[in-house]
Amino acid sequence: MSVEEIQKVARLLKALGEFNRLSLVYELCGCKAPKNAMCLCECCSVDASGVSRHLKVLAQEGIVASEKKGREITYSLNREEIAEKLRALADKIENSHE
Amino acid sequence: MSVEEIQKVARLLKALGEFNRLSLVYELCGCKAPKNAMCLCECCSVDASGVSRHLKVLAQEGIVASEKKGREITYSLNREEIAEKLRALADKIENSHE
DNA sequence: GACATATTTGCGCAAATATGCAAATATAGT
DNA sequence: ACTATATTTGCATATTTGCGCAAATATGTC
Repeated sequence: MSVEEIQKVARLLKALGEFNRLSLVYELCGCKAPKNAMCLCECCSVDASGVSRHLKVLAQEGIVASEKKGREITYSLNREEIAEKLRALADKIENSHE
Repeated sequence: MSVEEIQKVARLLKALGEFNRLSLVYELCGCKAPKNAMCLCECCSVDASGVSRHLKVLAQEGIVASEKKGREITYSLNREEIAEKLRALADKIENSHE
């Protein structure tokens, strides 16, 4: 496993491993329709600027997708991609002992 | 999902989401026999005290198990537990939209 | 007991991070 | 053009975190 690959996985896990960000992910998790930041702000103990920054981190790691709709931006989870990456890690951890 | 549950998952992901700690996990991943900290030190760009601290974090989150053997302590991955938690998260992310 | 090896811990430091507030920006509606 | 709403960004700050070094601790060997 290359350093770059490890760094990539570490960045994903770090992005998910912060309480307020993970709260945002769980919030998005439960809803079918995308939500905007104001709405997400309520599930999370930070103000709008904080939510904006957290969503930026999540977007950079490909955890959420954003779509601009007029003056608001709606966010949704990239469910399959994240699930796949987490399962790949789970498989590696469980099955890599030769 | 309760705050405590989210915090618990966040702590697990945070523990895994640091480059040197994840490197240790991958190193342990590939070997069947448990390794001690001195040995693990080589795969990781930190000194023994750093490895000790990282292993402590991993142990606190139940990621590694330790066994004291004389003056050395050997570490091994709790493979099934971690894999199960990661898959549970993957399932939730993938399937929780009602 | 003296010494070597393995690990932990205290300390200080530098970098990263999360946060709130206020200002800036963008855009919709009037 | 003015106003309201949504989001981002700059700044300051407080906290956390990772790190190395040296000292302390634990244990095996002679």
